[in-house]
Amino acid sequence: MQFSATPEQGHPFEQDLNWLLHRVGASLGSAQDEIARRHGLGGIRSYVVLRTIAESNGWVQLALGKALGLDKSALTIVLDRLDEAGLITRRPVPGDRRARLCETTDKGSKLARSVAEEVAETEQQLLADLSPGDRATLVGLLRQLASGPFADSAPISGSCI
Amino acid sequence: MQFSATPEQGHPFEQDLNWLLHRVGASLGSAQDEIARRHGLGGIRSYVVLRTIAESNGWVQLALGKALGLDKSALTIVLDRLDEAGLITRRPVPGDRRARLCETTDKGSKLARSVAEEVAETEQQLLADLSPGDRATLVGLLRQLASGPFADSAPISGSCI
DNA sequence: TATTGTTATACTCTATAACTATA
DNA sequence: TATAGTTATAGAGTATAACAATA
Repeated sequence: MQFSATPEQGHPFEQDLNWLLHRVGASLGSAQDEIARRHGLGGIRSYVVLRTIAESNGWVQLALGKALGLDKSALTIVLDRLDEAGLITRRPVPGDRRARLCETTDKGSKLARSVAEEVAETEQQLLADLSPGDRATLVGLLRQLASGPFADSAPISGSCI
Repeated sequence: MQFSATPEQGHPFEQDLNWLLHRVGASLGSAQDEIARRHGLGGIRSYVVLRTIAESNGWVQLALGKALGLDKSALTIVLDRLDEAGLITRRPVPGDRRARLCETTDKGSKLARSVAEEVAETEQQLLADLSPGDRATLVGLLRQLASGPFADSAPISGSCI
């Protein structure tokens, strides 16, 4: 692994895959976090949860948490807020009264769509330096890795989501 | 942006760049975090700080924080721990007695090297599915993005580091 | 007895600001 | 007055466990 001999210029882990992923991910993530907050959502986590429900209604909490890599108790807090804000509803699942089905309200769907549009724009700005071919290559390679050996060992925690 | 119609299988944001970056980054990050803890370091953040100092000694705290995207008060806490563990030293800079020069001890250098080796192995495991050409392509594209329009807007925060 | 979801807790991280000592 | 670093604080996030309701 190589490092810059002049640490004052550039970042010290420029060749490191993990470092690069975090730099680029954090760039995009913080921009998206700002967008989410501007729209009244708590942050990127609330946005991800809301959008996931909006894109495919009918999530039971435990399944939703598993899909997003979020602990059920952490998810409860996020859902409480979205619920209070009138963006989602939770109703008992017929046939299993322990479970609760999460669905977006009209207001929630609309908000998710607005934020998703702005987020997509931000993504395009980040990718503006790459040719269309390079963009596809990048996404393809990342998808390959995401579904690879580490696919299941990746609870997304902290401010990463 | 596309989403899976069957959310029960796969993750809901499979096509989303930010999502992919976080999934892959978190995979690698959590694996590396575990390695760092196993070696007695507090976590990946302590490791990154220690390794940065080890690779290029003579950092003043403020510059180090800036290079790593860490706030100076957050950095102080990390450095305190590394100092107590005998992994680094901090001595006054001749010519500016406000500043403190951070350097690794022999023990610190050795530890940084050991952990870095294990981390490199983990990285190779993650990349095992890609051909050598694909690996180079991926790193190249990410470097391009990392130095692109978002380069300066990316304070790495939370558990991301 | 196991599962779904909520609540409670202690711990850590974050972000801000006040503070000191130097410049 | 500005800068390097430390300390203090409040707020948020995390992880665990205990808990209630249901299966």
